[in-house]
Amino acid sequence: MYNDFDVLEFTKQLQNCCSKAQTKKYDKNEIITTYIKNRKQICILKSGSADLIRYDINGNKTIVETLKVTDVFGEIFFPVKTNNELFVMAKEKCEVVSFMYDDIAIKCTRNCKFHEDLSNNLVRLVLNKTIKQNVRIELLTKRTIREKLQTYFSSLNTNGGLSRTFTIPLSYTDLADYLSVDRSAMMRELKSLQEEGFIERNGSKITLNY
Amino acid sequence: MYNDFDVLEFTKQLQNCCSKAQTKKYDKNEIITTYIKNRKQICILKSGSADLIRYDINGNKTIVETLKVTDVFGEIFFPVKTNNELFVMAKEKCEVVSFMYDDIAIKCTRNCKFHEDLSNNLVRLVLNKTIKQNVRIELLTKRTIREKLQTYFSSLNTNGGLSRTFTIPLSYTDLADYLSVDRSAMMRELKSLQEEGFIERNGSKITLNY
DNA sequence: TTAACTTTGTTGCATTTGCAACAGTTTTTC
DNA sequence: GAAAAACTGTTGCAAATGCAACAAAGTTAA
Repeated sequence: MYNDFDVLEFTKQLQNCCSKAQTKKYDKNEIITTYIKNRKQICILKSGSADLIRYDINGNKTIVETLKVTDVFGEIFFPVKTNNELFVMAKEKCEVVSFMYDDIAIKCTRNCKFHEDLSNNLVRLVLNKTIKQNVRIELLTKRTIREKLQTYFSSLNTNGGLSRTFTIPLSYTDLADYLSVDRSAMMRELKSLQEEGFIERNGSKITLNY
Repeated sequence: MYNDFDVLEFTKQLQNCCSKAQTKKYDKNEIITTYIKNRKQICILKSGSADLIRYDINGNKTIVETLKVTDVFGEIFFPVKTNNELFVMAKEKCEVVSFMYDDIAIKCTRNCKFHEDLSNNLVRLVLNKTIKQNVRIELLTKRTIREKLQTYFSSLNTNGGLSRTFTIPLSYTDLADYLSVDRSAMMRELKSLQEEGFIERNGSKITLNY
């Protein structure tokens, strides 16, 4: 990824610029945005955490994305026509910066000294998003619940590889909705992984033994 | 999507510009690129079609992306560290334009009259990519083979909704690898969908009855 | 601080899916 | 144009997954 790119710095640029970026605050469980209006909106999570959630016709819930600080979301990333109810819900108090794509893409009429860089930074922002989506796609193409869990755990265990212990940032109920599998089947699989010695588990704390 | 954005026009811009974009031709079954070198390469398919393929440790093949004319791919869209063998293979004769992200992102030292627009066009290119990825993610989060098939079929049936007949642009073997399910299980499900009258099937021609 | 709600952990059972295998058909290659 | 390779269609069986249900633990709100 582009670790040299500072998203929070970018949000400051946005606010100093002619882009009409707005900052709003949300409480826990508040709906930050629904994806129904075909607006070309781009949002950045400045603080807190949130989920992008979909309910299908059968009532199945899917956590499409888990969003944490510096993550990007918005209707612009989704096709116009969609059959599903998509919305972003705050998991705790959140601060969200939002702006319109067109305000950045279209050449600035004022003599805004930031505007020139914005476009480049926007590319980086969206590139980082595609990378995360590809990680998500890899997870979802795994054929078994076991493989999904292992892939998910590996992606959490990124702290240099020294400590193999980490905390799952989701409830197990939500994790099942994120992996797109049945919760009880997932719990069963967690149990097997424990019994076979692949992992140790203490609440939401996981230690990998491989 | 941004239908007002002409990708092929963009490839011409690239070639007229200082960006050092290259065009290469590939034959059927030739490997266009492997994702192992961490290059910041972006490729655009100018003609032909190709698949982005992954093999996991168990030898399972997954078609991560199906690529057709104007589609974009490249190592830049994937995380640096990856455990998987990822490569793009031509399904027929292909022409591919490729360039380096840095050559576009970094300000042009020559007085290149196209360079200014490139950055904006690059945003659109990558935005279109994220939209396609989200469609893919929606497909993969479907819980059953039946739902995956139905979602896939709907996405093919986009010609205004008048004719409900279309041709699957993949072999059934490849379709299973794209939906990330077992081929024989998928064939069984296709048979059920037929028997229950949801679809009609004639080779790779499908007609929806709903 | 009690009541309501949510999450975790578990199980039995039905259904779905994957695996292995093979025959028939189509496509590719030499 | 014959042989090899790939694809389609199918099946029996085993394994994985989903569903429904419930008790216990934990959390939230009045």
